[in-house]
Amino acid sequence: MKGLGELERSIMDILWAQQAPATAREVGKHIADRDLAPTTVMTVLDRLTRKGFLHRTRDGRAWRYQPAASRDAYIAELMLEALDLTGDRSAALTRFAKAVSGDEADILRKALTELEEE
Amino acid sequence: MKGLGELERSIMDILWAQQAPATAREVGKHIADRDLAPTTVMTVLDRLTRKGFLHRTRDGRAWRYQPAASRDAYIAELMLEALDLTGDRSAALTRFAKAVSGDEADILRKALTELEEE
DNA sequence: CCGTAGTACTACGGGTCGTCGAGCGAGCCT
DNA sequence: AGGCTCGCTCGACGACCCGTAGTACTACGG
Repeated sequence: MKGLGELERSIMDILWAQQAPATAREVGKHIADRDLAPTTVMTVLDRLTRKGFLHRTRDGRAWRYQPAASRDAYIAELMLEALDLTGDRSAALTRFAKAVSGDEADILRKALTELEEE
Repeated sequence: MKGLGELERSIMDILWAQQAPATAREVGKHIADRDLAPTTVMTVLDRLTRKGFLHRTRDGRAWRYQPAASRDAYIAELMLEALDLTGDRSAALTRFAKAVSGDEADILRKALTELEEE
């Protein structure tokens, strides 16, 4: 899949936090603190689209961008990708399970239990 | 932490598969198929050391390299890092749990159960 | 004293990412 | 109609990472 850069991720975060598709200008508003040129935002939006992380639809002259997948799906994908790097998935998974915090272990247990019941 | 490149990972794989610390020459033997210059191997070994993935100790004129951490620990770390990228760890974890295969879910359950018993 | 093994240092070329500028087309105001 | 503004597309540059390797120095074996 490939990881994202720092700015790319910030922008994805904005889109993920948004309920509706946003224009470049709107995205720019949300990172006004970084004082970027408008074209910078557009370029990144464009690259993200090209990489398949965003979909876009026309809205007058402008594009409206929206995430192609949920953040959770993206994160889960990254985690699976990390897991693919090892020869011994079982060992890595065990290690991972033992590395998460107690609360998170509970969350995992719950999800796995639900999975079993279906 | 930072991810590794393709060759860097191959070399880490070799060191991880090794029980004892190895020299650059020995590592080179294990990737003879790639036909790399000896200095290439040394350079990568050097970079990995600088990045903290390897430790090295003298052996005569040569260095002996060994992984600073186990592969499992590395993978688990990568997975946790991915998890850190989200605001909603719980949702991402749930998603992840439901994305792994059945066998892997079993492995996770087992690890989590053991964790509980301790 | 010479060859060889092994090191350190430097470097180049390709790829990605942050960052923009220049230029272009479509409307809108007057 | 003429110009202004908005948003887009394209191309680019500098930094940094990684694969790859050459060169130059050093220390031991014969």
